[in-house]
Amino acid sequence: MSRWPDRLRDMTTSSTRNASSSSSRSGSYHHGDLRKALVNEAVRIIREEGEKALSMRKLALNIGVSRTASYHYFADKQALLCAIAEEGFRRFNVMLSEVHHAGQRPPSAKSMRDFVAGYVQFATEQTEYYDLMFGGHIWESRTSTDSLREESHNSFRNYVSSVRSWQENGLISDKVDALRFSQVSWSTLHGISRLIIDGIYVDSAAIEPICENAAEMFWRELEP
Amino acid sequence: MSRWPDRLRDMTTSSTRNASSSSSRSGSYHHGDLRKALVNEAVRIIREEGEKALSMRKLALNIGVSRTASYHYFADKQALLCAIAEEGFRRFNVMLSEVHHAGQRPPSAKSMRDFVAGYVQFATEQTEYYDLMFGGHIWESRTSTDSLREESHNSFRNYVSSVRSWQENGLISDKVDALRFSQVSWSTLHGISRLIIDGIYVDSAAIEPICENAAEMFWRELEP
DNA sequence: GATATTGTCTTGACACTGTCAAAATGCGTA
DNA sequence: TACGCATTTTGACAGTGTCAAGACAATATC
Repeated sequence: MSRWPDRLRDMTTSSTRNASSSSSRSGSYHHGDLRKALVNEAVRIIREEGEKALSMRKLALNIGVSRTASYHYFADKQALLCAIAEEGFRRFNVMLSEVHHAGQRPPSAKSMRDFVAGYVQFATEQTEYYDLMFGGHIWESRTSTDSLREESHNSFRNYVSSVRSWQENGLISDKVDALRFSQVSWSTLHGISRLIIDGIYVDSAAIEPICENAAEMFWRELEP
Repeated sequence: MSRWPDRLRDMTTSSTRNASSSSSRSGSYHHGDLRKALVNEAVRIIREEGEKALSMRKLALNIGVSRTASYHYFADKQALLCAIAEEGFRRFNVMLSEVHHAGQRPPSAKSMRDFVAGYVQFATEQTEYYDLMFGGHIWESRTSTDSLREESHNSFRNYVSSVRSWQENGLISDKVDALRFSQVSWSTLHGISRLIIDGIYVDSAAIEPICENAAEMFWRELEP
């Protein structure tokens, strides 16, 4: 049924405790953990109603707090979105390292196919996060938090070192420059993901073969 | 200085005649060609101030016409954006066929490198159009015009047939499926473009080698 | 326990946005 | 001249992000 290995499923479930409906501490003036509640509800809105449907006012009102309460935790809407993106990168890194550790040692061709599948699955199933993580809004130089930049650089660094390890194990020709290879292949994954997410590649039956072809084209040389 | 062949430069200059400053027909009530003026000014705003800075009101007021005048030509903001995207695809197709016809016959490896360069150049220099052409907003099923869909399908069809011709000339192995190859390589170009546009790949000196590596990785087999 | 300080949230306000409905204006034609 | 039509305007409504002041609660200090 599903295109994806089961291992990669269900990163969707929220990781928060019972936390903080608007009446949790029964009528207390202060909200239990407003910051977390804001992020959670924002993610929920984006996932279920689309990013466009997220407004600071509706968000606050949904939680049961007044219009501008959020501004005590986030300087502006952008800052909220950055926080979500950061959380996205954290989940993304978790997924990557799971894929990495679940593969056989030494890494095989399957490791790389799993990576492709994992990436595209994350992008297309956790769109709430992926859109923000790689959306342009957040990357205009000074709007993005330092911690966000760091978390994202980690992602890419990890990937480059994966590539190096594939190279050391003879899965990728060691003639190619690891950095360039990483940039180009990452671009491919990002491109596939975006074209699917944005509804340009619509035939969902084609997704799997596209992914397989991508893996094959990049790592063709490994099959003799 | 520039990364790009001169042939590909200067598609930026507007293709409209002297047309229609707000006082062109000296005080006439009707605007000469409001529809065109709207599109032009919208493109200008997006290019110079960013898509976010485009509002229907400011747009109309800039042109010297009142807030809602635009709604006589465009059902809503979305429709305006679709019109721009469509124009973008038209320019894009022109660029593609220029690249195609400028190459040697029969097509060589250089043809393909030119295609990569042309694509990424278009995307990064005519961002006003590219963002709309491949932005998600426009592709949610019923917001996109039929003519837009057609113009865009043309682009892709042309590309697939380029790939086929490269295949016939032995530039690409004829073992690979032309459609899949097109989808994946298009994804790569789109991915590279987006990562540059969105400011994630920031080192502009790296762009050229990235493009070259992309071309090389996809069409590796042609060099013996 | 009373008081001051700080962190948290609310109210009011402003300048914007997209878009609808109805009215006004100009132009070509009968 | 008057009619009809395409074009543009005015008025209005609901919604947005965000700032500045104030109101309230919890905590620290005396």
